Amino acid sequence: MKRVTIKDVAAHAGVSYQTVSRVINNQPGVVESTRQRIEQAIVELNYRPNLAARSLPRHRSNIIGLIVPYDAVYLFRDPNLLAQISSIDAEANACGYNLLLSTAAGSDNGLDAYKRFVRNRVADGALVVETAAGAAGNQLLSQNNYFYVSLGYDLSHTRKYFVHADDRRGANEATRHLLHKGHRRIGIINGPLIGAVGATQERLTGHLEALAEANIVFDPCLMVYGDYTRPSGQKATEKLLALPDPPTAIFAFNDRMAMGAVWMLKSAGLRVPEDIAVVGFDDIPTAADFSPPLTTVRHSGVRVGQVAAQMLFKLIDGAPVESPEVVLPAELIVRQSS
Amino acid sequence: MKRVTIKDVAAHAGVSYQTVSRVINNQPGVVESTRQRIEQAIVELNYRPNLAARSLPRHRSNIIGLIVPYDAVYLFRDPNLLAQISSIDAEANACGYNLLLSTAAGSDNGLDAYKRFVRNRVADGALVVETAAGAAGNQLLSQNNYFYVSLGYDLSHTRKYFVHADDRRGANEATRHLLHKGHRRIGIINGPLIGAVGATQERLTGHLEALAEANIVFDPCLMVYGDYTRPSGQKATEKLLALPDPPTAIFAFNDRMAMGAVWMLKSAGLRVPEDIAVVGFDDIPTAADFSPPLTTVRHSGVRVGQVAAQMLFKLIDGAPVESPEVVLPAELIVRQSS
DNA sequence: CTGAAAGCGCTTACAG
DNA sequence: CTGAAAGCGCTTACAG
Repeated sequence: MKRVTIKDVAAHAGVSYQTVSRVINNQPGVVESTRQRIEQAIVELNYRPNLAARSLPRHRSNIIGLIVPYDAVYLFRDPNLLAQISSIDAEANACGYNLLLSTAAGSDNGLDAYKRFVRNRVADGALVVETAAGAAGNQLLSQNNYFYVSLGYDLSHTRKYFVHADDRRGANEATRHLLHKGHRRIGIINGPLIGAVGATQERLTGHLEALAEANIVFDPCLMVYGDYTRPSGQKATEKLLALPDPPTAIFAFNDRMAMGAVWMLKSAGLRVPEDIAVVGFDDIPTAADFSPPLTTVRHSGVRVGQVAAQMLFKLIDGAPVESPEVVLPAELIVRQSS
Repeated sequence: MKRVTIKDVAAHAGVSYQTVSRVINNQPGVVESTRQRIEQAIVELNYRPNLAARSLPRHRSNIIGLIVPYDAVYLFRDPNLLAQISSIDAEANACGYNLLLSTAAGSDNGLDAYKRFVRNRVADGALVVETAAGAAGNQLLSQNNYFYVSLGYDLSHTRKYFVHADDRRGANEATRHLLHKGHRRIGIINGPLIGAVGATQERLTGHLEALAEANIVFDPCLMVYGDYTRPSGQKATEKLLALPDPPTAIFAFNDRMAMGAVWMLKSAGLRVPEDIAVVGFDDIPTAADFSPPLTTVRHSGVRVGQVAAQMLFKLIDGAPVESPEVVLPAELIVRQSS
């Protein structure tokens, strides 16, 4: 299994290997006929550049890390995160980067994803999914002189680079919409209490601000917790319905829990939105086709991934980054569930 | 941002850099006192080996590819795949490998995941999620002299390395169980028709074989299709119930669709298993807690990932691999839904 | 426009 | 037990 190198290509094309290097790197100053001969030799020999060999003199591997500080089995809980990962992968490919996946698989400690990443010097930088493990993790990245951009909020107050949707504003608008419809008791289905992330904190803040603006005192009994899954939304709704003074509207902090809420309400014989309104968050693809079509807050995980990746590539290139924190729009989409 | 290299460590410890190399690689023949001085220097300087520099003389990058020939947003459809990925990641880490993720994000062509992977020479081998794109993809891998192990079936008949559960036997047992309970009309909720994978084909084969053994003619009307999601299981069940002669049992080819089936049956006023039995496949964590607890077929995605990863590492090391195809057990778990 | 030289940060025999 | 040499497959100035 012989390796074909730049020198084999050069010999085959009858040029020096430096000229081959120029062609591979699309550098000017190679006469067209020579370039074509070399390109043909590359195809004929099925030559593929050795990334390690390129990395060494370049001080650049064109590999970026994707740090997910939890076990991969939990990825499916969050379609929005999957959208981010997908767009990161697409963006990386379009810009000539490879993606190194670093999760905390097999460990219950999110910090392990970071430790594994820094163990070897291999990537030019990292995109990190912001979690509670982020504080220590980001410190590790900084100590090892990595560029990194977080998908999420500045939970660890490192004042580095962050990209996220405007969760606060989105939740604020959703709540104002419900208030406008006359609702005064709004049940909240929050994300998990443990391992709370910036997004849900901000959504709650946006909700509370809207209540305060309307001079409504927040009733803590109206807030229950799910784990982003549909069944958890059902259970949470069960709790809200069991309240002495149940809410007339439910605002779930993601769409899947909102869908679970609708199912539970239906099976309790309640009509949505006539008897009780439901609003979700995320605008996942199935939200519009749901019965009833779900009122929700649209924001783009795809865009977050793109912007974060572009930011990281700029940092690696030493190009200027306008703002260290990018807040992407979130927009209320009113449908029939409210 | 200065890079600290093996030479810096050597200077700091007062030895030649070759000796540092020996310590990093845990080679014998370094006196204990020297080793300790070097290890301390490594810590003090926060030295991290440069993977590209190691790869070059070793002809080994300690990076393996994980080729997922579709968009990452679809990953969440399959918890079992996530379990595989998680265990691959854990195994890779335990064995000193890094994971390079290659998906077809941003493209509707699964082959792109392979093309991206082979574009540069960077990994020592690959683990590939077997799909319909596999035939051309595997050819690409072979042409480029990569070792690879498929998670799934030999759909492209390349007679290479494959690891999967015994889907046929699992489905066979599940069907025999239902037949034993007296069911003669068994509805099948299959995976998607388009992009069918070996696993569901094999499950169907196992089912058909069990029917044949019992001299029951398969009624094609009894087979409907879902997309592995819970809602799709509900819709599929609706179709089965609308049949002139509806089934007395439903066998869904994964648990989430089986759960959707149970919900639909309940909301149609039917009791499970008294009026109609339901059997799933996979034994996902929530299957046991479901109401009623779900009869299903247990197999281990974690084990598939582990075995496939170990197999790849052996191939890379040039170690002998006992069998090119490993079939892992699938076991019927009888609970209350049947 | 093309080639010869030096070097990236390591590892691997080979001396001593 | 430790050091000096050569080389992995490229890139990047520097000559010509």
